[in-house]
Amino acid sequence: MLTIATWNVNSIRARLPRIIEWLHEASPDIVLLQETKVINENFPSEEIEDLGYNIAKKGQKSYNGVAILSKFSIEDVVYNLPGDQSDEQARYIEAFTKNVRVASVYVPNGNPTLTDKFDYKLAWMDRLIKYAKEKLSQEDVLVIAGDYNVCPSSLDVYDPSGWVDDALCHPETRKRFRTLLNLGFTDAFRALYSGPGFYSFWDYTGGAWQKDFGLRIDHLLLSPEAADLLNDSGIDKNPRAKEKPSDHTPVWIQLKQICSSSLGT
DNA sequence: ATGGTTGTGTTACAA
Repeated sequence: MLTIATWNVNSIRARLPRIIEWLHEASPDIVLLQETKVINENFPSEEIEDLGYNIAKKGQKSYNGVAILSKFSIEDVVYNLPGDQSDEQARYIEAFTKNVRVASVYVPNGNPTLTDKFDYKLAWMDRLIKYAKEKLSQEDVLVIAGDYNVCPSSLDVYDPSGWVDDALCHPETRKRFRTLLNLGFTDAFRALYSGPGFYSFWDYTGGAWQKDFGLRIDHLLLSPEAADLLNDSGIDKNPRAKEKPSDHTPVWIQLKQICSSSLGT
């Protein structure tokens, strides 16, 4: 079984104790991180490598930043989302590891919706759609996971009417997420668990965690070849309950063994 | 209570 997790850590340096204890406890094979908020030379590589992980990272000062951790060798790294060479924000990294192609994505937040921030979000999602469609034709075991900053439906937010105008719940945002699903991607968690009350993010303000005022905005999207292998998925709420937590908590999947032979053994 | 919290990196901005 191969475990792949995604986690927006909101600064890898501020979160390092939480990350190290979680890697010990959960021992995921592959981890897709977002909001590392650090340039590559200041990334705490040694502490993570000491736990047995290889690292691919795309850093940026203060904002954004994505990374891939893997217990296996990391190959063929892609450091940008194709489609706009003028985009300098570190929101995408992709690599091949343990017979899986994985991408860590940090979709722009997009608030407030009446500004160019929202236009940038929609354009970024359009780029992701175009690229993801091309990748599907390669028929790989492909997992595109991260902080999508998309609450796919009213089931995924504690107060749908209160968030109706927010960039995370906006119809244009949801439309683009649906386009990804309609291309053939599977929202891994939703494939296994229906109904309300499953969240991956709780705002720091207003005691949102204690009241369970959450949103499900961190997702693992699977190509058909990856969906065939899906064994389980879950949201690990433990890290969110600890001291100095990220406002997001890890979401994970388990994939069945990838057989190189169709005969299997 | 016209607010609340966290992180970066200088005191404003992003989430």
